[in-house]
Amino acid sequence: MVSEFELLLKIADISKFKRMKFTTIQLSNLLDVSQQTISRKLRLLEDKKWISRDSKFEGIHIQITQEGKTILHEKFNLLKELFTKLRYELHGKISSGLGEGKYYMGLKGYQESIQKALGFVPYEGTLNLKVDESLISSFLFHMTKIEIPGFFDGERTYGGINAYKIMIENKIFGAIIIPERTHHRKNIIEIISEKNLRNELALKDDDELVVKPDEKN
Amino acid sequence: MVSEFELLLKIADISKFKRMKFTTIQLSNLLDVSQQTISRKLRLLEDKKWISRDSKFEGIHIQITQEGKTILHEKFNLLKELFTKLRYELHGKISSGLGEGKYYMGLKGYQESIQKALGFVPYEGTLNLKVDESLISSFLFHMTKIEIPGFFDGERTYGGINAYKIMIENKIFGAIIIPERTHHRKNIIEIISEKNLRNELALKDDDELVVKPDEKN
DNA sequence: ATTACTATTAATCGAGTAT
DNA sequence: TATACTCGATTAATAGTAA
Repeated sequence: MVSEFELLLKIADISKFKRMKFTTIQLSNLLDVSQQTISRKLRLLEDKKWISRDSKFEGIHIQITQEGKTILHEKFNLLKELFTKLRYELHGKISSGLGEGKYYMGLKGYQESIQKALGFVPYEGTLNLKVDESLISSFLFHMTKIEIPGFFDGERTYGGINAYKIMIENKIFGAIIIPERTHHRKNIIEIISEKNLRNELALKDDDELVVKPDEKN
Repeated sequence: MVSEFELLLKIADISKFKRMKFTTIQLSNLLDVSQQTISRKLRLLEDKKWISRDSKFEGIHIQITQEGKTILHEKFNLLKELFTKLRYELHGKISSGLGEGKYYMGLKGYQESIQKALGFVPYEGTLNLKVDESLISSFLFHMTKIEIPGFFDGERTYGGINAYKIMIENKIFGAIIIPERTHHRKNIIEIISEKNLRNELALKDDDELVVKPDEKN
């Protein structure tokens, strides 16, 4: 069985949308169906106006119409969306931080507001993940941003943080945190969790890590 | 009739490759076939190992397998190849200009700087090509911009021109020229060549024309 | 060589319905 | 409610050929 879409795609692949001579036998071999089926299906594609067809004794001159091209382009857009736009996983490599995460997560002010917003008291430290910069925005785009307010401790003010709930390695719940006014390199994200992720997952620098959105928790 | 590929694509589109609950009726409405057909096709997809399927009383939990994802990705690669390679050709229709090209290409100043930059003295006239506006930028993006300086003829200044080397109809070398400060409609590009293209290629208005980048010349 | 018609076989669909 | 089985009707595939 060969669907009309697959036949159209095969023709497009070979002809690159240019007018081109085919034989029904040639296409039947490529798609593993009978010559008769190709003959019939080509007439169906013509009926649908996906191709223009000029049947000769020596073969059939075929050109994909604008309409046929649109059909293919629609599927392309769908697949493009699936495979490039919507990144429901973020892959990265463990990287060493400068100890800043440890300092900030140790502050009562952040601990309390994270507990309130995310439901856990963060381990005093962050896991730094080096990722492809271009992937971060599309990954975060589809997620719910949780705003963790800043605070004043009597001496200085600490800025707000945006958090995104994630599941780390399909095991441990946590969050990506992005300070509102970040001074970080953009290809590094910081991850927090209730637990010490380096220990729990036995991670060392340059290890691969996968995180996924987790809106349930 | 709904092909297995289309069903898989629909599931991917909705679930984004996550495990998700579907009902056969829901999918039958979306794809305009019977509930029974969806039920059967889902079992076929499972047989092919494109999905994993957990049939319950309240619905079917479906997840696309790695194999299913690969099937979709193969089609995606094919389509990507088709629709991105196309950028390396620009199709358009011959259109009548206002004679401005003829005037400018007749000027010694431009003739000399074009000779220097592109290696030929342009025929006194331009060929106007009407193209899909959205295609121009991606076509030009991959090409080398050649800057043709403006000049002062003692009376007025003539602005600079950006040029892109092309091969016209696989036969004649030429260039797309875009004035730095253009007043042209954006869906029309101007083409120059050493020869009179209308005569050489026996062109009349609304004839189709194909140009390709030509960085060699 | 082709394409494509005809007749036959095979696959698919979906209404009814059991679970 | 669901899913999915049975089975008659419909549709698609192909072997054999005509053109």
